[in-house]
Amino acid sequence: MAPTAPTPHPAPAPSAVSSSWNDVLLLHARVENALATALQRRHGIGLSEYRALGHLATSDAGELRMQELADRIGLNQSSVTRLVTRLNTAELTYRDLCPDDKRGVYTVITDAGRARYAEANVTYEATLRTALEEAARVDPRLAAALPALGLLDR
Amino acid sequence: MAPTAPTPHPAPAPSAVSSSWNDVLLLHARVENALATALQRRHGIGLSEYRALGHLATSDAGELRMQELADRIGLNQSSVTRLVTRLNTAELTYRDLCPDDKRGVYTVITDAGRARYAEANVTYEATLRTALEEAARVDPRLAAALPALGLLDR
DNA sequence: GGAAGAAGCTTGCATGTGCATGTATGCTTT
DNA sequence: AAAGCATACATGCACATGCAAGCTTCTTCC
Repeated sequence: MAPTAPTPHPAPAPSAVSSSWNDVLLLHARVENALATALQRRHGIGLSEYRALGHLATSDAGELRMQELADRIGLNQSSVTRLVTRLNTAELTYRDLCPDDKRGVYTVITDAGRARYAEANVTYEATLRTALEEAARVDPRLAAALPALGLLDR
Repeated sequence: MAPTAPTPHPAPAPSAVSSSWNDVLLLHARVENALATALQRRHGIGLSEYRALGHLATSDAGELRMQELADRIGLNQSSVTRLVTRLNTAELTYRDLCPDDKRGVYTVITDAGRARYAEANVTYEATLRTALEEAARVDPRLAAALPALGLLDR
C-alpha cells in the first residue's frame, strides 16, 4: 500500500487540546455553513453582509467607521471596503464622510438595510439555535459548555 | 448626519444567542488567525494543510480518501483536490490509486510529511493553548466553558 | 509654519474556496 | 449483457479575503 519504508515515526497522537479543538472547528464549519446557506437563499445576503448590517443596526446613529466595522467582524480593513461596496450597491448602506476627520468614512445603514437585517435576523436566530441544540444533543460536552457561554438562553 | 428620515425602526436588539455567538465568532477568527500566521511563518504551511497532514498522520496506513479528508476537515471535495495537489507539490503526500475501486484515490502521507507535521504540531499546540488561555483570562464565560469541552486539559 | 511621520481608507494582485459541470468507474435492474 | 443511474474525483469559473503599496489627511516635532 505505502511504498515508503514501514513508517519510522510512531504516529504523533494529537493531544487533548488539539483533538478537542478539531471538534470545535468542525462544529464551527457546519454551523457557519448552515447560516450562510440559509441567509443567501432566503435573503440574498452573505454572512459578512449580515454581520455588518447587525453591527450597524445596533449602533448609535446606525453608522460606523470602516476600521471599527473591521474590528467587530474580524475582517481585514480592505475586505470591509469591498464588503461595504457590496452593501452600497444593494442600497442597504451608503458612505458618509466624517465631518471632523476628512480621512474617515462612515458607513450608514439605510431603512432598507434595517428592514433586511430584521428579516434576516429571524432566519439567523432560528438556524443558529437549531444547529446548536442539535449539536448539543449529539455531544454531551457541548451540552455542558454552551449554557456557560450564554448561548442557549431564551 | 443621516439624511434618511429619523429611523422608524427601533434598532432590533440582537438576542442573547446572537450576541454571545458574535463573541464566539470573534474569538474563533482571532485564534484561527494566530494559528494560520504561526504555521505559515514558522513552517511554510497553511491551516488546511496542517489539518490534512494531521488526519493523515494519525490514520491507519497514513492514507485517506479524498471525500474522507473533506469530511474531516469540513471542506468541499473540490477544495480538497487542490489542497492535496499543493501537498503533493511540497512532497508531503502523494496520490495512490485505490486497487479495488478505480474511482477512488488515496492520499498518502510521506515521511517528510510526517516530519513536517510533527514540527508544526508543536507550534500549533503551543499557539492554540496560549490563545485559549489568554481568551479565558479576559472572558469569564470562556473560563467556565473551555474545560467542559476538554480544551484546556494537559 | 514647514517637514516628516502616522492614520485611515482604497486598489492591485495572488490565493483559497464553493458551486456547477465533466469524466470515468462502479452498481443495479431487466 | 446492456442501459441507466450513482459514486468519486477533477476542472472551469466566480468571488471573498489578505497582504502590500498608494493616496489623502491629520499630527507632531523642530
